[in-house]
Amino acid sequence: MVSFMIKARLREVVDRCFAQGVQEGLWSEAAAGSYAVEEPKHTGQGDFATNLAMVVAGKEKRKPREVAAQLVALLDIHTDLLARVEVAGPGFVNCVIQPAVWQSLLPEIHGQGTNFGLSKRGAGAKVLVEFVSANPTGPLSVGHGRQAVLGDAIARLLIATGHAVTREYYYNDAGRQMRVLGESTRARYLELLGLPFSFPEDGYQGEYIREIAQALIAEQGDALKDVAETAPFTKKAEEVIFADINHTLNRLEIKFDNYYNEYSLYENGLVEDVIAALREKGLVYEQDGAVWFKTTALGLEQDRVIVKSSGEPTYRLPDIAYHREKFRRGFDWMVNVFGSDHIATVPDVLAGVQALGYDPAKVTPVIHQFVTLVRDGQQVKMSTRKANFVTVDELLDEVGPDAARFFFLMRKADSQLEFDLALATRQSQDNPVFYVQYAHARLCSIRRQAADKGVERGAADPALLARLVEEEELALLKAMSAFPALVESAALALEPHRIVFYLQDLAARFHGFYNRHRVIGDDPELSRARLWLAETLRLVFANGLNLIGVSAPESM
RNA sequence: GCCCCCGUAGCUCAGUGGAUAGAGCACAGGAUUCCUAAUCCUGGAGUCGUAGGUUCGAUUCCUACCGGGGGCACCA
Repeated sequence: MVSFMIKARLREVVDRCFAQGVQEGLWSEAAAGSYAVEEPKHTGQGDFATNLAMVVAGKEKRKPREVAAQLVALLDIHTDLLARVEVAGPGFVNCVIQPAVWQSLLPEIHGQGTNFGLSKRGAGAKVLVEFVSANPTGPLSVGHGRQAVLGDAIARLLIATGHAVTREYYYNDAGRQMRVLGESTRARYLELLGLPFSFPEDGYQGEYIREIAQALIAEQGDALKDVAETAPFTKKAEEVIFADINHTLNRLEIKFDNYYNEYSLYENGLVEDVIAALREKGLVYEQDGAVWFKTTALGLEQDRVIVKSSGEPTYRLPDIAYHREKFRRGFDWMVNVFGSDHIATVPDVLAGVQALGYDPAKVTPVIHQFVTLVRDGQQVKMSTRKANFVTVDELLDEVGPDAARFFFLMRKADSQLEFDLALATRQSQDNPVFYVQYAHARLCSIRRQAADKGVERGAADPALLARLVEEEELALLKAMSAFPALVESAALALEPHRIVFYLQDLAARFHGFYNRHRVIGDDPELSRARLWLAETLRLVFANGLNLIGVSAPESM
């Protein structure tokens, strides 16, 4: 784990030593800016290492270890920060930080409380995070679930780093898909009434359509049996399905700030307006009765139809209009989360906004790969049109929101995710979400014990904290100090899985410490020092779990 | 055919232009008079898909190929 604050201090010291070496004629300035201070891979190689000597030696054709020895001499006097400095391997200089420096972080972190890990890095930049965006044609599938959790976690991370975040759900309740939905519902309605019916060829076959039809019968009997248009069926289906989607999102505690209706773009003439604007730039032409967007003029492989010969726009056109609105609404950064099956929509939309004079670099797509569900040793195939897909609701029934969120975030978006239902359901040590939550619960238990026994932390005097000298204790301090930089990098990279890995690592360190050392023991001073450690650790777990939307139970 | 993602331990996956590539699961053995054993400790396990290239140094960057997934609509 990177220890950002301390690392920054060390970096300054190394920079000063480098400059001093230049002044004293030990080496030239050639290596300036091209050396690194980083964390070595293996324990026993210090807290941090620098390759400065190797870089200098490379520039000046000298022996790396010889340069390293000179650097060590310069670093050695900084005893306030460094406990030990040594040459290692091909010419690395390994640095061991003073324990007191690590110990001093404890009251600092604890003092920040729930703010520890937060930053103002985003400087209030307006960020739009668009995710889920499922049209109301059926319940959310497991794939949507991954996206919902991913998008929400990204939003949380961005908020934590000082961005002004809007969570947005873009949907369309008009058009062909919805017509088919209405037709499907009517067919089931007629079927349930025992009347002749014809089910649309590409209709929605899920059982939920029957339930909607059943509800219509319960409300209106057979009053709709001679209604030719699909509107009343579509309306009812949309109502029920949207309520269902929102119910599911509520179970995951995901709330959107805004629902943006694609249809409003038509109502306000914004779709037409995009065509006009593109036409003005000579990027639109007619062919075969359709309207084409000349994307080849913008460096893409082929031109695309934006209005079909039937007069209906393709998805690209309103998407471009929608994104132009995002820009017009003044967002500095637009994050679009969607599944890899929609990957093809990206280049055309970006080309569109660029043609309209906006900077496509402000749009960052986060494309997640598919989820495969493993149940009873078998993969469950998913398809929205078929009846046999697993919904997020069913998943939540089985594993609960904490496990669902944690598991969906255990892989980076780029990787396909195998969701092991058996593992997520298991209430045992192999289940990572329990492992991490248990660490928090255990720390709460220690706190309760301390209260029962009347042991109080007292003041965080350096002399008291100096008792924390065990390897496991210093490792925990280092890991905690790395948290803010981790949150920042996870947020800027839009990669919440880093938080999950961090928490698992921190939990492993804590459980290891717990099994080797007692917090509340015979030595009152040591107990108080360790209570400081435990309480601060609990805070980091709570903050970390909160960032990914997983609960931090006080007991389990 | 073209484009995107992935290929790392038996399985699921992290990670990195540099020093001995990691974790969890699975497997084998061990730990509890004591703060929650939902825990911990020990052990084996790898040509980092293959072949070239760039580099002082590549598992990491580039190219080609192989394998898996997704896309290449006047569907979204």
